[in-house]
Amino acid sequence: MTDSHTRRRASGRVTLADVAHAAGVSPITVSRALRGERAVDAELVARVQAAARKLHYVPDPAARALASRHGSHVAVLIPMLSNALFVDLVEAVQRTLRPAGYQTLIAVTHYDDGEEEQLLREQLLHRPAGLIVTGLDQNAGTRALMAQCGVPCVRVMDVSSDPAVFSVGFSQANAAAELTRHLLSRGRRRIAFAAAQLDPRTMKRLAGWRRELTAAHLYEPTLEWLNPAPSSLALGGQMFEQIMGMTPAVDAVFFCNDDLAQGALLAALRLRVAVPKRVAIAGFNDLTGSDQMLPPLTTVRTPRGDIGSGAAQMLLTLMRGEAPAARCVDVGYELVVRGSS
Amino acid sequence: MTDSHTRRRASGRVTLADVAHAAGVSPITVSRALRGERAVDAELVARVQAAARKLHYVPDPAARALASRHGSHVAVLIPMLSNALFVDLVEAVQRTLRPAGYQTLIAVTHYDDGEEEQLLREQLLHRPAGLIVTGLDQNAGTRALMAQCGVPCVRVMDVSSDPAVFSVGFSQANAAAELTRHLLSRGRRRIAFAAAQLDPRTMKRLAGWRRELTAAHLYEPTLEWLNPAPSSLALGGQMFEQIMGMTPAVDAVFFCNDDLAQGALLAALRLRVAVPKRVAIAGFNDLTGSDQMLPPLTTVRTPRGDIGSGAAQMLLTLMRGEAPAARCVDVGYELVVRGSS
DNA sequence: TTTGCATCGGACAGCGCTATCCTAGCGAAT
DNA sequence: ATTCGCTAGGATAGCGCTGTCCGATGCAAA
Repeated sequence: MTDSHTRRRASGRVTLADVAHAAGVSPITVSRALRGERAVDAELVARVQAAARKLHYVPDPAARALASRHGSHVAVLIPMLSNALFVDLVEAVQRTLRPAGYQTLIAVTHYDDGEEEQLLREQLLHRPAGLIVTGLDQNAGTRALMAQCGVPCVRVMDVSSDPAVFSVGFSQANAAAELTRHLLSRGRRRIAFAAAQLDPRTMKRLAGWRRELTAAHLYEPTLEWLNPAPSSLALGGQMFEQIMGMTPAVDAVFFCNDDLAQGALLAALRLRVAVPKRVAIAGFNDLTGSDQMLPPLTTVRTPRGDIGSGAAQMLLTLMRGEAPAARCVDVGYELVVRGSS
Repeated sequence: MTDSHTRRRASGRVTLADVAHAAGVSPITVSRALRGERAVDAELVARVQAAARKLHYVPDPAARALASRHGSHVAVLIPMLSNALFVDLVEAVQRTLRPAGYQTLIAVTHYDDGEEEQLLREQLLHRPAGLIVTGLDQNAGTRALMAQCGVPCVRVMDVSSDPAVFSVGFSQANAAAELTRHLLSRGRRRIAFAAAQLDPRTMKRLAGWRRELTAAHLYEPTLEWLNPAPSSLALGGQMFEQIMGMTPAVDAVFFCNDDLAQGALLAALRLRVAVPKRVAIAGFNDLTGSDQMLPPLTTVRTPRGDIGSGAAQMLLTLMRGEAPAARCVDVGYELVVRGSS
């Protein structure tokens, strides 16, 4: 009998050694039985599990992290928490990861490439078991870190054809194109595109819109309204007012997200611009409240919940060391036509 | 020369021992110099810091956690991430804690006492260095955990006179009372109170409203509209329609938060109910968009950013083992009168 | 029977750091 | 001069777990 047994519960904490003693096996066997690592006799596994349950044993994450050289948490890099989109994403990730015993650590990049790299560097020091990163367009430093760190990483919100990356999302460009076609099909001919923040996803939506207008021979540079400021209701209202003031011929405005579009809808009400009669308004993401506007907002519903749980599931597979069914999961999107178009 | 020096960088990681070797001192001295623990000769500290910088040494959080029996992260328990209020709170906490070297771990209770207790239990297994918990009204199990765990804990969003708790917030009841007095001062006499979710903060606002109406001899039970469903724009609209339908004499509605109030404002527009002429509408929190509504929403601005940074600062003090200047910090609130009243 | 090989439990040695005790050195008080 | 305290560096011993090697066992093949 080693002294590890005699000092049982000395610190108030139930350790592997305690369980081992109770089950009459060695600590390493308990470790393996509980983790399902290597082959352990079925009867022993049962005995160990019973002992662990009886003693209320819970493994110490710190000790585990130190010995195995990686933690039991997943770091999630998102641009902004004040965007409801990412809140939904994170919630779904947490709901999937927690039952599997993983903590979720949220890191907010504020749409800043440099801060993203810095945050990733910090996160890697904590040796996460996995990584979920928003988007595909990181800077070189960030990409290098992801490639070299040896931590499984799933990218979200977009789909990549690159066989070296795992991704769960949908085609931002195709979604924007479909919404544009919808507006065209409603007889709109001068469809402006108004965007803020100008992050990579927004620029892909811009590309989708541009593609469709060009195909219809309706593209004009003056239809593009790009503002690098952060999105907000107020900015949407301002941009709408500006667009209507400078190019009165515009008969539809496609805002790159619902925040801007909701602001535009409120501004239209204020300015007594008839929507959709005089001008159609469309948004993107289908955020809370878009269905409550006057008129209700036409938009594209993006399944961020599915993206979150899908990415988390793929990551769980990767963290088990297995290969996922597909490297790239396209969860699609859904055009939601409401009164504003 | 011990072998720890000869195996330098074998694992690719710079360890304390490497720095110790470079600085010509023992590992424990490096540990102390870098942490500012105990007294270390100023010249030695400088030498150690120089060596650490040159080797790009970064301490391993897992080893640190294992040896010191507590992690370098703070767990934050909030009811809901989809409430912008808590997003602002968490952002402020992170902004304060990250420069101090602490990670922020967000746990979402979904306004569920049992889940809160469960989450806290899980979090404590990870031995956080500190705790930030929303509200004062936890269940017995949660309170017992907080009391026994030995981890410093700051409560946020409300103020407590209990000398045993640390709190940063403001008086929910007083804020609601002030808003109610404002409506009374505008000549409103039948002021309804409409609430959803019915969490403790909401109930305190209810109490503040009730106190003022009672004092003015205007209180009537039929003015209370309480709905346990989660808050949303849509629910606000429904409740508003219901209130106006059932009690047409109502000349003001105080919604327990801005989500509901915004929904009500949109519903009023839809139903062509004149605001504030026919009925005044007020909310709580001053969320994004409330100033963009038609008419702009009268509300109470709650300084959740200040609460977040204040709580984080207090927690930093506590984690250093010092006593904070005050156990309870009241950051106040601000009545924001806009067009809806 | 002997060899080979797969199966499964255990001993051992850390992972990288810090709590704890110890000791040398020094000035002040007796 | 002796004792006492105090300061500041170091040796030691883990924190609780897992990676790695080792050896015992059983069964198939030679």
